[in-house]
Amino acid sequence: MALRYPERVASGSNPETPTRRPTLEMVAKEAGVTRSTVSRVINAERDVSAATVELVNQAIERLGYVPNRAARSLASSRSMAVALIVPERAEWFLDDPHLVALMAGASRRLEQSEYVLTLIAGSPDPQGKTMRYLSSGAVDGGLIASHHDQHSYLQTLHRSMPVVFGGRPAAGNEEGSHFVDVDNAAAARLAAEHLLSLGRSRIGMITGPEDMRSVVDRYDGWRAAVAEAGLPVDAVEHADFTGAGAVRATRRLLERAPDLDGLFVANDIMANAAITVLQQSGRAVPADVAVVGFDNSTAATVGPVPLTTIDQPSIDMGWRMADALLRILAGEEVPTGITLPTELVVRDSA
Amino acid sequence: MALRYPERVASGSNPETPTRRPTLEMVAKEAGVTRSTVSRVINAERDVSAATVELVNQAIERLGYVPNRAARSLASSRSMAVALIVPERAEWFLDDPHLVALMAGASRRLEQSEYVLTLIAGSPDPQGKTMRYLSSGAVDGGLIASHHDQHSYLQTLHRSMPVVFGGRPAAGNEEGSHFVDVDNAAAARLAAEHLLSLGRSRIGMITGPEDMRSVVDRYDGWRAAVAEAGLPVDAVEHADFTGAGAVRATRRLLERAPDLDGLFVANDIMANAAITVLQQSGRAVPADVAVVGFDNSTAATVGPVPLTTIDQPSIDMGWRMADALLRILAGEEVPTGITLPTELVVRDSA
DNA sequence: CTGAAAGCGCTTACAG
DNA sequence: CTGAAAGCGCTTACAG
Repeated sequence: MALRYPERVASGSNPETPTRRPTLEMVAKEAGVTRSTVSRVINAERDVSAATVELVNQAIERLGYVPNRAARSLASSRSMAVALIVPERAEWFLDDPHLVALMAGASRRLEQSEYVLTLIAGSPDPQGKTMRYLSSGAVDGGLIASHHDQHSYLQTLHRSMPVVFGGRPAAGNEEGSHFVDVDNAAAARLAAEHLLSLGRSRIGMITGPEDMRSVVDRYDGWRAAVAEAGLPVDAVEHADFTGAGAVRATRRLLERAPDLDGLFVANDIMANAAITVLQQSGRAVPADVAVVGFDNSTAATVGPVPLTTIDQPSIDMGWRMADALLRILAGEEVPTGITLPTELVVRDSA
Repeated sequence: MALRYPERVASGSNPETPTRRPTLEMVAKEAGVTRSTVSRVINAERDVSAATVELVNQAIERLGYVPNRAARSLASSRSMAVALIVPERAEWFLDDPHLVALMAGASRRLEQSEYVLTLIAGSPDPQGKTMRYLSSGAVDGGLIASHHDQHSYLQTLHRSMPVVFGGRPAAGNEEGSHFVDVDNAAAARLAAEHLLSLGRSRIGMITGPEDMRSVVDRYDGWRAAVAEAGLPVDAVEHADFTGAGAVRATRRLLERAPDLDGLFVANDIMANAAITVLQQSGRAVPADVAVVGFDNSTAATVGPVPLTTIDQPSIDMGWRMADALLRILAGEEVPTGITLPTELVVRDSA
């Protein structure tokens, strides 16, 4: 048998004496108590005398003991891990700072807990590895980011374990699902009204994939505000939240609505791309076309024109998602939906 | 006792009959064989008759059996998980597409394996949760991204489990450490030589944190090329790989070297920020100052000027890191260092 | 090719 | 406040 790493020889030590991780048993012996007692100390249960706690802790220290996660998990049927599920191909991250921010926020919250984060990226095959993993008891709960409506199988997940969605789940599957979201419709209305207040009268929108709830909500909010102002709402193009997609969408839009003077774009990355296309077509931003983005991500300040955009507290959303999940796992009552505020951040583009 | 989730009542089923995950035992009974045999089938060992395999697989199917990870891990002393360790505060991700790309690449490689990815972000306290986690047997190996030299404790990690670094580890600790890297010095030389070939004669550099090996290598490469051309190498400022930091660094640089006509910046994000500052100071890019970035990340095409930059195959690096680790875990011999090629991508900024 | 048995390292009622 | 014992759900030599 090939030597397995955990039993590997520590460098410099006797090759005949493989290092072995200390166990509960060894700590118990060292401290002169039973395994039960050591276990209680480790799990910070009360009802252990201060003297014993001290004794055990010293033994733990002396041996450099760290509890074995697998054994703990097996005995307690809790894994102390949660999954961050991103049902997109992993490269998607590169084009979506919002997703990265969700992850960063969740990670930050989890750091302060005993739980660890398992990253599940890639478009999941409902029958495949991902779903099997999630059913294997490997995680105690899930955080789901950027789900599309067709990923409805993800929504059955909350029957087997607690789950918190980033963004409201698709309509019709909402019972029992927890989520953290912003009011996308209201935020989009804010953006549209800002463009209207600037006197713009031919206002377009570049939106995202139609199967995402947040996308639909942003469109609805934009549309309502523009329609209420008595203006046409036909200057709309769909894109995929990437810069490349937005370049194409903006070109299509300009062909159909060359008189465009205001534009709301569903995220900052796409807004930057749109501005570049507008400039290439000889239009100045914001003089000829005023542009409002969405996210207030790092992209908002590194593009061709500093973006006026909707600030979405993405990091905080991730933090709240993890926080809600931890509370649920701790048995607390948690409100089903948490809606975080957005605000308009005015820079140069509108 | 509060009802635990895994034992929760399936919606619609009899409240008196909590659903319980099927076990190996149950599959064995269902198939009319022993646990040993089922285990062999699951682990795809040979030496099981085709008929038995069929029988067992049907039972697994019928019961919807998924092996319990914790039990498996405990019995086999392998967790089938690897850690991606990012020794930075989690928000760092937001400013570093390279890091995100490493993660995406690693995630993609791991998807095709039986292993899962645990994300460990946050500046690690050597005594703290992270190191305890890594010693708990919870992961079989580690991928370490963006390590600074002072994180030398991470380098002791490879004594207890296989580890692959993204970027060469600090000098003096290299024995036995696997890594995937690009030749940063050669790449930086490429950038400097491009600026020289453009006839630039006052070439500066904005570099990153001095405690990172890749940063030092990039500086060395730039310096060597510029010095060989007989030009001064004093126009250098350090920054922190963020846009905000680069803004300050560029301002400092312009005060000291107002005659700057060429600039090499250690990543694209900072290059975009530098260009903005240059433009604000009345300098045209590339006419007055030619700028070369590093990474060829998504930032390269969304900034104020499309960047001429060094293409670093970040996604591929992540993929290779994971691939190397998987091979090591499979017992294969893997070269200690893997160096990936870079190339100059010429756009508008230089 | 398959089975019986021990064991992985913990937690958890149950006693006392 | 502490111990003895069973059990969590697998894998792994060892026999045959």
